[in-house]
Amino acid sequence: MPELPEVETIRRDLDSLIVDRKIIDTKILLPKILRGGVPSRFKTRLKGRRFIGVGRRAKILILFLDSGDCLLVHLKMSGRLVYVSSQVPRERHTHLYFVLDNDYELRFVDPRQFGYLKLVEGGALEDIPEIISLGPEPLASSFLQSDFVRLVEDRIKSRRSLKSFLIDQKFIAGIGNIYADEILHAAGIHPERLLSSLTPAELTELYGTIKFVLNQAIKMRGTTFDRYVDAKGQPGKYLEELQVYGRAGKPCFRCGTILRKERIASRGTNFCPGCQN
DNA sequence: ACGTTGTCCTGTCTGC
DNA sequence: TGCAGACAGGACAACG
Repeated sequence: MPELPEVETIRRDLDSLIVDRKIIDTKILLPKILRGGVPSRFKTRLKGRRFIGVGRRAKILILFLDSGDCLLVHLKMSGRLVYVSSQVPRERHTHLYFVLDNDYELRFVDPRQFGYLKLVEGGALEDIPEIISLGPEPLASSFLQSDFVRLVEDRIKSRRSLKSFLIDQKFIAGIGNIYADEILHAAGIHPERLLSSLTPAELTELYGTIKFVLNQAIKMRGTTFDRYVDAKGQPGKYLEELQVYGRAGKPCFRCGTILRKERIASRGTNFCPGCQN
């Protein structure tokens, strides 16, 4: 379940690994993972093109090509984008791979088949449906505390829980289930609290905590809880830093209370009934 | 209009 | 031991 920190880790890796590499060929083993557009056009549009940069918006990777086209890659829950030597046998659930000009391949692997690739032919990123509806990037320097406060205050009448708010990409982009739970625990706020109930002090705390937790996770190269790996096939180390996610039934590191897991906003939600109020 | 639920999919875990 | 069923969840459609 790659979220912002995992996708950002892959972005940074790929930016040094595939930029200037030329696509010799594209092998499509499971056509349905291509969103919008037929496989034959996808292949011809990419053949002979070079990667010129790698970007990210929310959990979406953006591979820029020298043709002016770009490739969106969403890993959803179980997707992986790995850069490996062509000599390495392709693992199960490899649905697509690019043959590069240096005897390496960029492979898209996704057991659950929820992820997708989408070729965007020219045009501006802001016009892409997948991107147009996204809220602000929480780590952008332009995302100020006042922006966050306004985001919440605009929905002050909302009956929405904080958990549901944090994982909704149209409010803040890039936070998923793991980091929503970690952020709320770090801020000491109960996931079922309503937006309207937050005090100014709690808003300040939450704003800072969002940035802090995501930045820490990037430093540790993300969380490998299920099978996430970076572009070189290496796991992330933030798993050891997790305070609540996957720890239900164990004592809270902060207050010793036994952690709980409940279904909140249709998601398994881990929290501490002792120190999250 | 808004918030919740169902759907896609496979690997892994639980319980009979 | 074996197998059925539950569960995991990102994002979008459909529903109430």
